[in-house]
Amino acid sequence: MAILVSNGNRSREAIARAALELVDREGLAALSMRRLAAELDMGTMTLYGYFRTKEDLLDAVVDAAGGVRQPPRHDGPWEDTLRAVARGMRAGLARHPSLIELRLRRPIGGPRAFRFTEAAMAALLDAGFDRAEAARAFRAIFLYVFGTVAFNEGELSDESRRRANALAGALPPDEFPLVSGMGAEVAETLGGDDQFEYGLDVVLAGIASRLQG
Amino acid sequence: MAILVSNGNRSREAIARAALELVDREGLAALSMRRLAAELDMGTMTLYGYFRTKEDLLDAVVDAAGGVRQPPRHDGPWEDTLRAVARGMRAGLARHPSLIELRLRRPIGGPRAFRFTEAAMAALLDAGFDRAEAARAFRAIFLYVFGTVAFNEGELSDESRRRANALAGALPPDEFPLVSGMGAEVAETLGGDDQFEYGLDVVLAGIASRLQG
DNA sequence: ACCTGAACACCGTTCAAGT
DNA sequence: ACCTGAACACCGTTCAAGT
Repeated sequence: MAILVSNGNRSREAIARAALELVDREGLAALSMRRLAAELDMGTMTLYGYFRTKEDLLDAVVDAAGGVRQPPRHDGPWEDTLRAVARGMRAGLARHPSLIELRLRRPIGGPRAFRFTEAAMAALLDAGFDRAEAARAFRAIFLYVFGTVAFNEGELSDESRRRANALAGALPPDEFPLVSGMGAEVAETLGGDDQFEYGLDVVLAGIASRLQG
Repeated sequence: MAILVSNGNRSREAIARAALELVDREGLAALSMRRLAAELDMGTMTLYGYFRTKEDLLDAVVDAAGGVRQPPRHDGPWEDTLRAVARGMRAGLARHPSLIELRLRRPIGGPRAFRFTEAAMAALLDAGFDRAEAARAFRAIFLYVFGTVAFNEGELSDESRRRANALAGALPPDEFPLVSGMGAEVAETLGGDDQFEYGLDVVLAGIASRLQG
């Protein structure tokens, strides 16, 4: 058991998993080479035998987080597939919220990310879009989902409702005649499943409208 | 002149402007309290007379970047106003690309940000949406724009086209029958005005579809 | 009132040395 | 082959002291 642990500790994958766990537990700021090494009971410099730089480690952490999720198979209406793809990407991203910051500077990601793209392409080509537009439509969905996870809260808290209300209420009504009275409505858009589903409906309806237009 | 400079140097606004300039010049990572103080010819600790913490300084930097841009007035078709709002927000964000990272953990921003919201609300209420849906519709646009700026490149480079092509081409065709042959189409979606305008059209068409549905 | 150096508890990484 | 401590050049911030 001691042997298993001390061996199982020492591979790129195992170290990346430990780093991911640390990030989930204490946030991205808590992940330092020194701290991670201490947590794994090794000298700091030992990490550099597995990862050339911290950036290299971060790549591996993002990869480790990509993990397990299966994208949907495409059968049935194309909108259903795209809806499932979008929800699946959101759920996958939401499992490790701190990592969204890391994904900012990693425009594409590993092969696993492409499985969602593949499922979406099957649906969109099936719906009758040409390849250029299928790619653009999927990217629009992708950007909406990533934007949601990056800038919205997963669940709305009473705290954030209160803050949004206070902020809107404090605006001068002559300059902001509409928003200053809409704190409650604005607050409801700052996170949660309902806002996500509303925006997803909008994007999918917009894509659908291009089939008849 | 020397007096003007040494006084003009020393206010929250002036310091925030200098910090913003440093960030634009060398990126967010270059902004440290010590470095900024050196650049302003003051002791590091002098900065703490103006900002309680670095986080406080960063808030002021985001604020300083909000700066000058005027949102559109609403007259004419509501879609035109929303299109102008979206383009205006994108242009404003694109002026200081490094700051998008900072905006992640600042869900709402100062009063200036609300001027875009106000213009959008005027258009959406005029179009016939109720207040709850007007707020949701604007948030969907907002998330699309922020997602675009955060995850897409402003302009597509040949370099990124090459990389996307290589990545897609390297996928096993049996597992990725569609995407592995779509490197060129995927590459075109990774940035640029055309992709932005495509997605914006989609979102606006989706919102419009809810008026008749 | 306004400014600041020294010190503390951290970073990532190079280099040379240990087994 | 694999591991690692010391050292270097950085951080943000507290504290006590300077004018």
